[in-house]
Amino acid sequence: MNIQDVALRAGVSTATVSRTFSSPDKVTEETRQRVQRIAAELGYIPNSSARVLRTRRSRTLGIVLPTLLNPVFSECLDGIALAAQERDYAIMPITTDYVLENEKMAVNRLIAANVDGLALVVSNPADSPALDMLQARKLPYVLIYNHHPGHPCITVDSESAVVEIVSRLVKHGHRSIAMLAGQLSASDRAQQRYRGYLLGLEKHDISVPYLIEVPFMDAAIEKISDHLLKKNRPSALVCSNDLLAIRGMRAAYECRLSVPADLSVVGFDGITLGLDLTPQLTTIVQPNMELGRQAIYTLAAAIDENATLTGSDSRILKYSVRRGESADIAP
Amino acid sequence: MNIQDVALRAGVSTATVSRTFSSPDKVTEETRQRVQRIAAELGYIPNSSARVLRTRRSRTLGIVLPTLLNPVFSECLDGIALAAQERDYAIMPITTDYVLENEKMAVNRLIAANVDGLALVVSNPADSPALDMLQARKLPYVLIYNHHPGHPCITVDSESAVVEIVSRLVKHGHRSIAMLAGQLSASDRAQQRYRGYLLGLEKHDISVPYLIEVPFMDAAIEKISDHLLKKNRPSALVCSNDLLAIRGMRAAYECRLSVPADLSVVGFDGITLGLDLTPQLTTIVQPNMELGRQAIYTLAAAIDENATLTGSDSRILKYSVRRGESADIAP
DNA sequence: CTGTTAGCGCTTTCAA
DNA sequence: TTGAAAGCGCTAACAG
Repeated sequence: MNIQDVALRAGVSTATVSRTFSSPDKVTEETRQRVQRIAAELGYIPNSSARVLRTRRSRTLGIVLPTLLNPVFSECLDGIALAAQERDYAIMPITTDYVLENEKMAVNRLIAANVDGLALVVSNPADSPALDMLQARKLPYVLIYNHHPGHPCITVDSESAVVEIVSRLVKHGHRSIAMLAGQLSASDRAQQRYRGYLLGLEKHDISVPYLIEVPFMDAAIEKISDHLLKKNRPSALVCSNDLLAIRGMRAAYECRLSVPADLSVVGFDGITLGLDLTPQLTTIVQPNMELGRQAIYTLAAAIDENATLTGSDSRILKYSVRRGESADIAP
Repeated sequence: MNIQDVALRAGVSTATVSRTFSSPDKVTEETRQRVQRIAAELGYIPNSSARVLRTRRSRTLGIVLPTLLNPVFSECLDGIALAAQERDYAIMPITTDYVLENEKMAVNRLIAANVDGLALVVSNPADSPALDMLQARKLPYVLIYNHHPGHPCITVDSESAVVEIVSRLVKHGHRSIAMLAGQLSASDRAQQRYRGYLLGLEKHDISVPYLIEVPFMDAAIEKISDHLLKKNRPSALVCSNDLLAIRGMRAAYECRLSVPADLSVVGFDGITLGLDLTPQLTTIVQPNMELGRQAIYTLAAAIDENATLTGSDSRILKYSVRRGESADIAP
C-alpha cells in the first residue's frame, strides 16, 4: 500500500498523490477529493521514512531530561508533548539520570535518530560535551531550566527568586536560615539557587550560611533530621526543590517539630502536588508546563526558518511565589 | 556525509560499510577496523530514515498515556524509557488526557510515524477504536494498567487488592468505608477498583456502599469535605488512586479530622512520593516502573519474532501493600 | 494543474 | 569476504 497503488487507482501520477498530502493547495479541489477518497478506501498512510529521507526533515524533536521521577520534569514534559503536538512534531524523550556520560549518549542516539532539533535539561551547560556535539553539527537546540549566556535557555531567574524568599523569611524574624540542597555540583540549578541563598543572607547581614547537602535522595530524611536535632538548628529551611522540601517536612515531623510553627519550609519548583499537601507547600512556582511549551515553540520556529539558536534567544519566564502553609512569607 | 563518502575514503564498497555497521561479523576484522576508523574521522552517522525505509523497521515504539501529571504514569514512562534504551528502541510518547478521540489520534499519528509497536494505557479496552485500528493493521501492541481478556495486558490484580484492603479495614473495626474515585466511566481501572470495593463489602456483609465520585480533580477537596462533614461520615476512605488519597487527607485536615485517628485513608498506585508524605500514605503499591519495563520487553520480543500479541500474552504482576501511617491496616 | 523522472541513503540479494 | 546494482516510497525540479 504505497503512493503508487493510490496513483494507479486514482488514475493520476504519484506526484499528484504526493501533492494532495503534502501541499493540497497545489491540486484541484476535484482531484484532491478523488485521491483522498481512494487513499482512505485503501487505508493508505504516507510512509514517513521515505518522506524523511527525501525531505531531510523528520518532524521529530529529541528531548533530554534528567529523570521523570521528579514531577518538575514530568510536568515540563507534559507541556512539551502538548506543544509538540500543536506544532505537529513528534517527540523522543531520553532520561539521563543526571549522569554526564548519559547526556552524551542521549544526544548521540537522537542525532542518529535524525531529530530536527533538541530540547534538553543538562547538568551544567558551562561544560557539556553533549552541547558541543550539537553546536558542531549545527543542530538547533534549546535548554530548559539551565541558565548560561552562551546557550539558548528557557528558564526563570532562580537566583532572584531565592533572594526574595530569604528576604521574606528575614522579614518574618528568621535569622537562622538553612539551605537544603542535593549535590550542588550535580546541576547549575542547584548552584544558582545556592547563590541566591548566599546573596539573600548577605543582603541582610547574616554572615553564616548553613548548607545541608544531601547527595542521595534516599538517605535525605535521616540526614536532615540530624541537623534539625541540633541545638542551634535553623528556624527555616530554604529547599533547592520541592521534593527536598517534602522530605524536609517529613524530617521535621520525625523530629517532633511542627511546620511552620517550629520550622518554616520553603520549596522550589511549584510541582502541582504541593498544592494538596498538608501543610500546603510554600514554594517558588516555576511555570513548568509553560517552560516546556515555550522551549518547543522556540525550537520549532528555529527549525522552520532553518536557523540555529544562540544565547540571545534565551527567555526568562516569570516565577511566582506560592504562599502556602509550610512557611509564613507574607510580603 | 553518507555511506558513499565513507566507502570511497575507505576504498571499499558501500555494501561493506553497511555491513560494518549492521552486521559486523560479516566483515573481516581488518576491513571493519579501517572502515570504523574512517567513519569516525568523518563523523559519519548512518542515516536512520534510509535504513528504516529499506528495512521497514524503525526501532521506535509508540507510547500512549493519559497524562504525565499523575506520577503513576510518569513513573511508568520512566520504566518504559529505561527498558526501551536497553533494547535499543526509541520511544514516542503521546498523552491523551483521558479523551477517547485523542486516543485515536495518537494511534494514528504513531502509525504514520512508522512505529514498530505500541504500549498504551487506554480508557477502556473493551470498546476502543484505537485498539481496533491496531488489530486491523496487525501492529503489535500491549496495554499497561488496563485489564481485558481480549488484549495483551501488563497489569496487577486491582480488584483483589481492593478486596484485601477492605478486609483489613474491617478487621480494624471499620464498618463505614467509603470509596473515593474519579469518574468511574472514565477508566476501566476505576471500575475494577470499585468492583473490588463492592466485593470487599459484600464479603463482610456490609450492605451499603458509599461512593464519592469526583469527576473534576480541581474541585475534589471541597466535594470530599462535603461528605466528611456529614453526621454519618465514613471512618475510612478507600481511594481509587494516590492523588485522590492525598486530596482526601487534605479534605480531612480542612474538616479538622485527624488521619488516621478520625479518618483512615488508603490510596492506590504507590507513587514514590507517598513515602515521604506526612502521614506516610498507606497504599496499594503497583510496580509502576516494572510494569512499563515488562511492557517494553514483551513488545520488543514480539517485534523481534515478527509476532503480534494477544490476550494470552497478558501478565499480572504482583502488587504489594504499603502499611503507611494514613491508615492502620496491619494484617 | 499535472506528469515524468531522478535520487535521498541505505540494505540486500546475487555473483564473483 | 566483498562488490555491483536494484529498489524501499517519497518529493521536487522541470517540462508540458
